[in-house]
This record gives sequence, C-alpha cells and structure tokens, in this order.
Amino acid sequence: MGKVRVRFAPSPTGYLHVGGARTALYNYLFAKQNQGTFVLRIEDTDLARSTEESINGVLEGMEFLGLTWDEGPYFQSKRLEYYKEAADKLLAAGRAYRCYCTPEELDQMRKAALERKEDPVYDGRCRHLTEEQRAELEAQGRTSVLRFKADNEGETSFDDLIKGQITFDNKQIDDFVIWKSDGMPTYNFGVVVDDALMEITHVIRGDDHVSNTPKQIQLYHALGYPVPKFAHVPMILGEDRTRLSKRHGATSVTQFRDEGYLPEAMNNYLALLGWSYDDSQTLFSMDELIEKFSLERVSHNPAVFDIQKLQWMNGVYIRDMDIDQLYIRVLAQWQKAGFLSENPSEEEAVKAKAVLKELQSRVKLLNELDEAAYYFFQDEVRYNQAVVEKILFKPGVADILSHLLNELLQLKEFTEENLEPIFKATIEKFDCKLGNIMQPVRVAVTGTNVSPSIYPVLTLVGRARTCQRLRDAVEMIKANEKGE
RNA sequence: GCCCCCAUCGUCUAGAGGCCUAGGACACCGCCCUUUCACGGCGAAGGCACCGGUUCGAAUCCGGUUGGGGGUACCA
Repeated sequence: MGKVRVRFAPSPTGYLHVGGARTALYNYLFAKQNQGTFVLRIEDTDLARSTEESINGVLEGMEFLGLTWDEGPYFQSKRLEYYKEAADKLLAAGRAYRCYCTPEELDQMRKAALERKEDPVYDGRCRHLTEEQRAELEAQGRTSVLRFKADNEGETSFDDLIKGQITFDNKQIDDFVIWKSDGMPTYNFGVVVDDALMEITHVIRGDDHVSNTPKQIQLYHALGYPVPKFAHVPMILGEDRTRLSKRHGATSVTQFRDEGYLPEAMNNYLALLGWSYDDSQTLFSMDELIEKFSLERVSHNPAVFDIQKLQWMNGVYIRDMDIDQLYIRVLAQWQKAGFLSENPSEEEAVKAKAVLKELQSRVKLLNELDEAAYYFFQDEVRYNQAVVEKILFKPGVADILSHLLNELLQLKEFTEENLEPIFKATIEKFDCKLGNIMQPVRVAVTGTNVSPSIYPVLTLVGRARTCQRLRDAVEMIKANEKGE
C-alpha cells in the first residue's frame, strides 16, 4: 500500500454533528495508524448554505475533539478552476453535454415516470441536441447545466472495506448533473475531482453515500483517475431509529462541549458507536484507538446514539482524572461563576482542588460542578424549600443546631478531626442518631440534603460561613414556628 | 414504487458450524458499603425477528417473509 491519504469532507451546516464527528474520528484514526495524511476539505458548493459562521462551527468541533488535520482546510468554492478543467475534459471527450431542461420540466418528467411505474431517471433527451437546436434554446434565454453521459449498460461494483462487495445495475444510473446553472459543480463531481487531485487513497464516509458511489466510479473512469478504496460507515440514529438530527436534542459537538462533556469521552464513545475491539474493553485512550482501530471491525448496521452511555463514560473520565487536571479544566468556568479570582492565589487553588476531590465522583458533566460547588465559595445559600421543611422544621432541630453552633465557635482548630468528637458528643447529649444531626447540619450549610461527606464540607466551607449558616437556620426555624 | 445496505438483551456490541444452557458494557431492579448523594462491590432480569432449507449439529451457511436504515435533486 502506498502512503495513506484520507479526508474528512463536511459541508458547512453550522456545526459538527456527532455523525460527522465520528466519520472524522475514523478517518483520523486510520490516518494516524498508517502514518498517513488526514486532509480536511470543506464542501461549500451549496452557495445558499455556506457561510463563514457555519464553517467555523465545524472547525471548532474538530479542534475540541483534537482531530487535527495535516492538510487543509481546502474549500471547494476556491477550487473552481480544477472542476472547470475536468468538466471541459469530459465535454471534449464527448462524455458530457449541455442540458436545457428546466427544473420544472424535470420534475414533471419524474412524476410522469413514477406514474408509469418506471424509474424516475433522466431520459437523456438533451444528449443528441444539434448545434441549431442548442442555439435556439439559448436564444430563448434558457440556462443550461452539464450532464455526465453515463454508461447505462452492465454493472458497476466496488469492494467496500466495511460492507464488502456492492453491485449496482447501471440502468439505475442516469445522466446526472455535474455542473449547476449557478456556475458551481455538483457534489458528485466535486468529490471525485478533489479526491483524485488530492490523491485520496481511502474514502471513509457515511453510509448515505453508498448509492452515489457507482456514479462517482464512472466519473473516475471517464476522467482517467485511479479509483480509491471506499469504506462506508453506518449511520447514527436517534432513539426513534430515524437518522439522528436536531430534533433528537443535542447533536452538535460544540453543544456537548458547552454542556461539560470531555473530548476524551466523546472520542471514546463515538469510536465505540459502530466499532468494537474485543468487547471486553470499553475504555480507550486516543493512542489505544489509533493502535487498535480497524475498518474491518466497523459494524454493518446503524447504531442508536445513547446519551446515557456517553454520560456514564464522561463520568468515568472525570473520576479518573487527577485533581490538578480537573482543576485546569474547570478553572475558566469557576472564574466565570465567581468562585475563583482571575489570578487564583495558592490558597484559592488548594481549596478549589479539595472541593473538586469531594465532588469528583458525584458529577458526570463538568457543568454540574458549578451548582454542586457554589456553597463552598459564596455567602448565600439557596435553600431547597421542600427539604428545609422536611428536615429543618422538625421539633428539636433548633436546639441541636444551637448547641452545635456554640461548640463550633469554641473549637480551637476547625478541622475534620476536631469536628467528629463534637458530633459524637452531641448524639449523646440529645440521645439521637448521627443522621438526626448530620442531615439538619447539611441542609443548613448547603441548602439541600445531598452533598459530600459533612466533615469535609464544613471545613471547606469554613468556620465563619458554617456558623453563620447555622445561625440563619436557627432563625429560619424560629420564624417558622412563630408563623404557625 | 425502484435500487443499495442491514437484522443477537431497551441501547452499543462479542460471536466467523460444535467452546453458546449466547459473553460484556450502559440503562433498569435488588443487596452490601454508608450520616445524605455519588463512587465502589455483589446479584437479578432481559436477546439470537419469523419461516423454510443445508448439516450428525446453526445465532453462525442458503432462500424467502417481515422489519429497519440509506438513496432515488441544478443538497451535500
């Protein structure tokens, strides 16, 4: 095998969706594994859809996932001269011709064919137009497109690296358009010219291109280009088993990034969506994926995107991360939330890391870290009213909290070791269970009944804030008693 | 309609004729750990779409049915 060259060729739709991301990933892995070249090419021949903004969406997604390309990005809109040259070649060789049919006429022809229960393929009526007829049509002001004179006899087949041999009857292939009246090449034409000129050896792309492949192969032949190998990756579906789209919720990589997913988890999950190694292994680093990925083991059938599993995997990566790493990842968002200053002091960093250590096994997304951590860094506590009523507004709670408050104020050092005996003593004094003390304290200090272990929570919140919150809670309870 | 592809637990999958009374992971349920919630540990439940072949023997091979996906554009 010569030097491997693969490409990812998205059309700019405003964002990189997970299906595209997975295709990009597979291309990337295949390139790296074979010391090949990974080319990025933007297929922006649809003038209406291609904007700079939507191109950035794609690039951002790629960068987030760390799928760095070795060449490009190339833009088809800037390569018109190459397509023109190839089209002229076809025209000169008699393998292409001008067609003057209007979209409306074509539409009618299709409908008529369908009614006659025939295949809705173009009938090639403009194939044999004479010079005079052409001149006349042009005099009428008709615009024209360029059609490829397809081979309608025999079969076209190729050996797909994932699906195996696939054969098409050439009767299905009509004289398709290669050049649009707006002056742009069509997709099928652009890909072929570019893949050939860029010397792409392996075309790894979505399943939805299978039926385009025979057309493209005919084009390769007509143009005298060598035909690359093809590998068609099955689609990703939503829960309802239809093609994954926006209405299934988050599908864009940047959106996942904004929701707190890690690129490592995304890559790992996406790699496994349609590919498996030996099935006892589910966690793969990028290096392992590069080493172990293979097209042969890519599944033949479409896969349903399972957000739950992605979420679980993200949690695994968060848990496995060392605290310094986690701190770096969360720094910006915590600064934005006001938990950390612009240039955090050593003291701030130490505290933040200690908080992260407590929270690490309790979140699945980076974003959850904001809500889970705010009470360590801010004075105000957001009380969950239902929980307050259930746990704080119970007889005797005010006494316990008041007692605890006094004890805590007298403590020499506000440490976990010193906290424990106080709680133990309080159990005895009030003759109750640990839970009867812990839970009210938890609610008073965190505003809710769910938090990390109480001793670390208290020490990290600090004596001042802890005591203040205990006082506030006692008052809240008393106010409630009066009100009733 | 026509063409192409596909078919193992709810989901992602292992399985390439006997190793399968079908294995793993997520989700779900139960138990343990535990001051709460997570994490962790243990366990349960759950599937070869159907019908015919081939074979001593089929989840695995063949045919059909059904079901799903994709395509059928001057979109990519």
